[in-house]
Amino acid sequence: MHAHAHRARPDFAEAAQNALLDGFTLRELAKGYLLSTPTCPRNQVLMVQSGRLRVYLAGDNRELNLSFLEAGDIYTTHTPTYVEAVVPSAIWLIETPVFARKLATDPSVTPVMMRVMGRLLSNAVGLIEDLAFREVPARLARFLWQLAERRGHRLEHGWLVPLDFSMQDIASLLGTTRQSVSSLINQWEREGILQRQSRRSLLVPSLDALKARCAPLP
Amino acid sequence: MHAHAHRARPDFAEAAQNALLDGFTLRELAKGYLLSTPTCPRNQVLMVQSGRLRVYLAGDNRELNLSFLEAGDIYTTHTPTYVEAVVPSAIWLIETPVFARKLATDPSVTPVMMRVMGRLLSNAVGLIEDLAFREVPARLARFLWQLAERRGHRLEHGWLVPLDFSMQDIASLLGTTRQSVSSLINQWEREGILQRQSRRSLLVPSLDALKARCAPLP
DNA sequence: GGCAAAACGTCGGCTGGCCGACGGACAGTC
DNA sequence: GACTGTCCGTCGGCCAGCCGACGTTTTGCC
Repeated sequence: MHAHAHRARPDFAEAAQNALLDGFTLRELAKGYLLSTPTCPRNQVLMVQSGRLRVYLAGDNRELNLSFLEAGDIYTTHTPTYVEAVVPSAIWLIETPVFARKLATDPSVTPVMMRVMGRLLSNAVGLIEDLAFREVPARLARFLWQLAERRGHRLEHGWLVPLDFSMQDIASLLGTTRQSVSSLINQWEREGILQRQSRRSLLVPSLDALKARCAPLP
Repeated sequence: MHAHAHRARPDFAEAAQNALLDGFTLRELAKGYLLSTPTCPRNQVLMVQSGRLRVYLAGDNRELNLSFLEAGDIYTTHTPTYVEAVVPSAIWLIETPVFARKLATDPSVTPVMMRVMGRLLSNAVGLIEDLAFREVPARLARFLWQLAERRGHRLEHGWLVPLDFSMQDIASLLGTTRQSVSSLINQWEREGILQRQSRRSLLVPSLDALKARCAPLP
């Protein structure tokens, strides 16, 4: 649910059709560049061209990742979050007031924007459900399961799931700690639910085993 | 931040101007009526005319209130939540597809809708921050403080804050339990931070005392 | 008024998971 | 190769706050 807020390529395609990007300017961001913070009031709408952005909240000595944006993803800083480039990235950018004029004159842009915001909302609600109702193991299981569904490749002995997040990344995405994630994954490996291939990929023999651990607290 | 997602009267006024409500139908809801659930896919947009609706998530034997909607508030069921009338209510209702046509033909509606969704998002993000970063006492202090700011009346000896929520309501709004809320409020009363007037209102001598307890963990 | 139902107050046990700490395993870099 | 920084695995102590339980107060309703 969180984790790259979902393949937005359909929007991308549609956007191109509608010449949505008229008025946007292309910007290159260096690794580590902080595009936006909760306090800076410059609202903007952006679409990722390449690279990877991290959207997160920061609290006292703790961070919570809301999502990672990748090529094709659209985001708006309407909401008080940090947005940071975790690798060198290129994005299309527009200031909200300008975009608002665009919306007013060209109604065809509206549905795209509504879908984007709707998705952000669903994401946020999903995260709230996780934090409020689910234990850490269930959150992790759900995360891995969704990752497998979305990015995994079918193999003879199970699903090969690319995992280009560090344990710390995952922990911040789930609102828990590096240690808890690490312990759980290793425990599950001992139980045969998953196997480590390299450090950057997993092999999951059966998705059902994961799915079974997504329940709130049966 | 949560708690009646804030006075939406400006929107209401503007809405009236734009004859926004064309196409909406008025509906009366009995107390306890469940208007929407996460599974039912009928998206709709609504504006509360009178009464009170509760927007909440439900997990295994536990509920989390996202907000209470009152007269003038606008909401959209784009997001997978339950919406229930807690008292007899009257609302203006429209199906999303119909509303979408409206948006397409009348661009002046767009900014209103964007503001509504933006507010929902801010709400959600605020709740996430609460759940992830703040202890229960800080959440409660923040809740009461905001309530006082918004609804309190200045008196000689402090602020009189109407409190038309049960402890259970508040607990669900903050993602904690009835017992924790009860204990905290009574403890604070002993410490002189607040006084019980009736069961339905508080007297807060100094808002600063509350504000001091909103910090994450200093 | 009287009764049932709902809401509130308080206590103690129990536990998920945070936190600090420390050592090992991988990269890059010179 | 040696050197350094980042990441990963694991352990134990500790505590916020959930949960069940039970008595008391308030409210609503006939």
